[in-house]
Amino acid sequence: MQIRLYTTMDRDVREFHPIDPNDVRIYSCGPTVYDVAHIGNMRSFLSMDLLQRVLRTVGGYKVRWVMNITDIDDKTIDGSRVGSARWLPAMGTQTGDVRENLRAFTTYYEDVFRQDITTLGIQPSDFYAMPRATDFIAPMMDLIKDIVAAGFGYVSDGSVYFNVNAYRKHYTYGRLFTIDVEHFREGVRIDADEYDRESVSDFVLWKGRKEGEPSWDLEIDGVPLPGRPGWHIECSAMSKELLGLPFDIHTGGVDLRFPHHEDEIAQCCAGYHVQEQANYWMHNEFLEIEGKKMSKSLGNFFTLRDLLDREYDPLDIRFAMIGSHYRALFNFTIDGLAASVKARERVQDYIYDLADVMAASVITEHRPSVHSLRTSVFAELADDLHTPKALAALFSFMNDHKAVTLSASDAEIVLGVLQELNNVFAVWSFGPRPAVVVPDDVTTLAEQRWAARAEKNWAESDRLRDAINALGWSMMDGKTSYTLEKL
RNA sequence: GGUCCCGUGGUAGAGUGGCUAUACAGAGCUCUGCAAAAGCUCGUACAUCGGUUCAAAUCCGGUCGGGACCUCCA
Repeated sequence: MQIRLYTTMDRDVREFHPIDPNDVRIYSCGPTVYDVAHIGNMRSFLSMDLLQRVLRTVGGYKVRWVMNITDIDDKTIDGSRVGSARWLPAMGTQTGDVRENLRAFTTYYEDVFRQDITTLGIQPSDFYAMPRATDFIAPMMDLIKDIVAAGFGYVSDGSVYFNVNAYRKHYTYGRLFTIDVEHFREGVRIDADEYDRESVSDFVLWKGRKEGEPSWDLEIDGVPLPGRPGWHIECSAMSKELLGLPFDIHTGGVDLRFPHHEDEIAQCCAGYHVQEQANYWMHNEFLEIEGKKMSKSLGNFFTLRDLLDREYDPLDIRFAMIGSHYRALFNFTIDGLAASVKARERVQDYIYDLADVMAASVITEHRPSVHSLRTSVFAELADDLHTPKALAALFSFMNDHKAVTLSASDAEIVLGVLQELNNVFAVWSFGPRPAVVVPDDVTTLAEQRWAARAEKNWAESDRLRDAINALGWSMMDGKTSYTLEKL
């Protein structure tokens, strides 16, 4: 099915046409591993997962998905510093080698990150690579040298900067974001470090070494420049190394449009001499909590682990987040999560019911409309990953095609589509209905109640039901048998 | 200061000129000893003011309110 995607480059939805249909290349800006990622980060990664799953399942493409791990920046350096309060015993013992310390610190949080996204149903096997920035220092150095050699970079006080004004004479700077370079607002936070730039619009490619910080030995025109990479350079270099330029889709949070992605493009154009780094640029909106921006000061700052501690099923969190459109602000609320639990469960029950119907349906009439499910739901996913509409289509179908009204073969058809759909949503189970393990005391009470009912002893029957409820179970009477369900 | 986005039913959230979104919650009915589950049915929403139009939640303008970004926050 033809996929349509919104690209920030055009501020519009466009048909997606890959450079090579057998190798759709996606680069996603991943986490900076300085701490446990919060659920806002998680939404971002789930949006990217949704994209690649839709491309595979609905588009029928083969996908090469790269997500970087940023393991060198101010925060990771600070956290790994000798004597850092953020150093945990699980990270091992600090050594005199600051680069080793950095690696131990970031490896710890990288592992946490991998566990978290796996918990949320993102499959590690779907990644082609998750490169760490510090493993690609050499290509970054080469790119920086090429940018300087091309006349778009300069050395100043031990650091290397990108010359935006020189770049703007040959290229457009501000393709993803309308930038008024001439009038950067006074008073907004400017790079905290006191580096010497020629112009406030310039950005750093390579930061000169500071005492006690990890560094690598760059040399330009015979001048040694020990230091470490700037923020933007890693994505330019790694995307080129692992995917080649241009590739198909670049993704990240809305906040990365500028400056990060804009600068990535500038670096690629200036140093690799390409016209485009990527053909489509997709940015997911932020998440807020109970209608407020998530922040530590408001006390509404959650990690995935915080929610799991409250005994929420990670698949419900996945379903809630994936069920909203990635380009709309997502209001994460506890009530909303509870609604998601119910909605997901309803589909799950439908799936179990279909399996039952397949085994024992007495209906023989074929309903041609069962074939509409795949078309209607997939069409919505193909339209810029419109999961809210896809789910609406699914529920509408379920309302019109109750499991008990289907023939065995129709149930099989529907079940097949749902299974395929689950390649995108990945929140439902297609195995047998899980057996309910009922504690003995509950079973005993249930048997007693069933006997009381047979004798039409309603008072005793109601008393026993209350007793069962008190143990956290609910008893439902059928015609010939009863079922027990945990409350 | 600049650039841009958004205000829809109890809640979340689609819809960009005329046709039931959908989900959760809620109400009624059927079924049931009573329930539960299930099935059926239901709500008549679109910040506000004005304009365009046969027709506006949808287009245009004003007002009010909220939000994002503007050099390392996904």
